[in-house]
Amino acid sequence: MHTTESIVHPAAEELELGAVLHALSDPVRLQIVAKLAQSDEADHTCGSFGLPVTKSTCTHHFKVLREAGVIQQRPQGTTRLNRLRRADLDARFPGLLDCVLKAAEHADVIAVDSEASLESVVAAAVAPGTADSPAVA
Amino acid sequence: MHTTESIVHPAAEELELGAVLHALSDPVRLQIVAKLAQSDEADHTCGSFGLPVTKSTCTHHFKVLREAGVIQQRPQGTTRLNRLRRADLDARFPGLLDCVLKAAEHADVIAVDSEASLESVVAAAVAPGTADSPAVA
DNA sequence: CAGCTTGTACGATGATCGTCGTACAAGGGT
DNA sequence: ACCCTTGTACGACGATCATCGTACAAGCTG
Repeated sequence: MHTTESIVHPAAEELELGAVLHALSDPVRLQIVAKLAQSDEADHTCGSFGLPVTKSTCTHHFKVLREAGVIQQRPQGTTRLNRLRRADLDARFPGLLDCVLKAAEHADVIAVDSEASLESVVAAAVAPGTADSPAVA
Repeated sequence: MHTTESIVHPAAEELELGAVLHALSDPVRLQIVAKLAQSDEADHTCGSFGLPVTKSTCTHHFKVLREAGVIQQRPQGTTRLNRLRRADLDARFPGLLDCVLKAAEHADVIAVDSEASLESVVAAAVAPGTADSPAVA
């Protein structure tokens, strides 16, 4: 893409609690983080989440997560590989990520998530070639 | 006050993660929660925090915390006694409150807090009888 | 009772947020 | 070379938010 340098990430010691909590308080972003945490180590492209929003909104949410220091983005080809900054988060806010994730599992995030990805799979099967559209459209 | 019944509180099982995270993502509210957690068991009136905002804003923040299920409010005389719903929070989101509070200590909340209360003390000493005014006014 | 204190209710206002559409850039296929 | 896929940038729109001022209610206390 056309960002002159690499992508801006906050330093590990500069992570702000308020920003992280705010980033995690949105259902879509929580969904992203949950999925990212499910299979750690592996890299996920932005499009590999079955998010019920458009590309623009997707970019926005990933930006919020990145600028809060929750995720790390690394460009590769036309895509961006996303990874959870688990070590940095654990160092600065010990235990926070884990209990938020555990709380998210107990609650609704995973349910919504599996629903969404199921729907997106169906949609892809019905209309192959439609890469966009907010899950149900 | 003129609320017909007692004050509305969400049930312990109905606490929503998003709402709690959002409630905790504001610096003023985090300050409230931090102070409330410092001396648990004791009740704090809304005015006993050295908050850098007006009464109206104060009411608003306490309402947000209450409706998110973070605090419990009990009317007594002309005031309201606030208490942290630690048990309910711990039951629904185990560990969350503790690590947020610990992270808040490490960060800035306590510093801002002591500063603010210091200022309010000075202000009170200089102009006794001025109960309102956002810390510096 | 009159006044003071504590907090609520009800706008109003400016800022931020989540969402979208359109246009565009960059890289990988054929 | 051409398109297609992936993602960004920018502008717009409605909703929510944090803040405030003013007015008022409820309970103490002189």
